[in-house]
Amino acid sequence: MSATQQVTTPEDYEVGKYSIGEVVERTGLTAHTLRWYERIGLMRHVSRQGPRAGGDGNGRGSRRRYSDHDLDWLEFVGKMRLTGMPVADMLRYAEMIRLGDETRAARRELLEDHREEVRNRISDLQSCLLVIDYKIETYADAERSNDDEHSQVG
Amino acid sequence: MSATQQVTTPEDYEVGKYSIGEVVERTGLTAHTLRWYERIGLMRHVSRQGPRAGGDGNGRGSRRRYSDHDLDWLEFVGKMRLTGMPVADMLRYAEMIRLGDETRAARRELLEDHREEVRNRISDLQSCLLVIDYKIETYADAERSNDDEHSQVG
DNA sequence: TGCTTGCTTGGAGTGCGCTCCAACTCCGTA
DNA sequence: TACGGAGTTGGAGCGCACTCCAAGCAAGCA
Repeated sequence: MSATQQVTTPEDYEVGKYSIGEVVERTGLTAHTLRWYERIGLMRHVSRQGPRAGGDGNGRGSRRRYSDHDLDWLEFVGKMRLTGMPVADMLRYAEMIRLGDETRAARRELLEDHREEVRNRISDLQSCLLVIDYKIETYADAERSNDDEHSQVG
Repeated sequence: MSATQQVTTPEDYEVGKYSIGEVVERTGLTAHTLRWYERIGLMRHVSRQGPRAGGDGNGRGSRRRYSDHDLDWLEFVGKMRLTGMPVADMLRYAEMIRLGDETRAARRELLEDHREEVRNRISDLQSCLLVIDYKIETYADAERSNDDEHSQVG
């Protein structure tokens, strides 16, 4: 994919600045998780630098170097995961990006579907919040008037 | 909340009206899940009715009869689970109810803590929503001007 | 030279919340 | 009396998203 480079390259290839440990610090993910993301294909072509770096620097056992680009992607992945997007869907999304422009519409659709889910989730949470509020109010009332509340288990 | 009893008993014991199948229909839970909830202690003393119903109707192999009270509890559990309260916490809560009035304050605290988490969750989701919106907008822009977007995987 | 630290790998293990299985028992209808 | 359907049990299995393990390597330092 590219020749032995220490520094810069054709723009779509960038030897990263960050070791896995630094990425752990910046993202809050564990090194395990970072490697796992790579294994499953959620994050490909993390550049390498190290002892077996013959040819393209991607030999077995060589060390990962994450680029700013990689960090951006991880941040995006993090947001999506935080909103409950399944890893499988992220994978589909990542795959589509790799396939290029033809998948644009599908990617957008995936995001729009997900947005809808997030919106629904928010409104679910808000309605549950009302129930919790009510319940807490019940406890507060009972504390004021040493009375009994309705709930019980059995 | 519910006092609609067909067959009445000493007040804290009520033979339910609903078979497990009916509860499945009403709650959307599976029979597996209902039995599992009972096994783990999230729901105790579901009354029984059946062949081996000697004495208290709770012999092995006899059939469950859920009361309106049980349905109320399941509904509450459902709300809490929907907001992401771990089953373990629900279990603690259920256990505290069993222990009676002395646990009131602790129960209230548990709910208040959970409320806080739900609120945080909602605001997380809302901020992620902005990111998703932005991303979708990027796709929409690109569609308009056939340009390239910043994101890629590797 | 030995020791520590940080990293590498493939594969196995974990925790959660169910979900299913095998083998059985009743009940109602024909 | 036979049969289908709904229910019972303890325990095993599953899918997800990690999380950890064992064994090894390379660099830096005393």
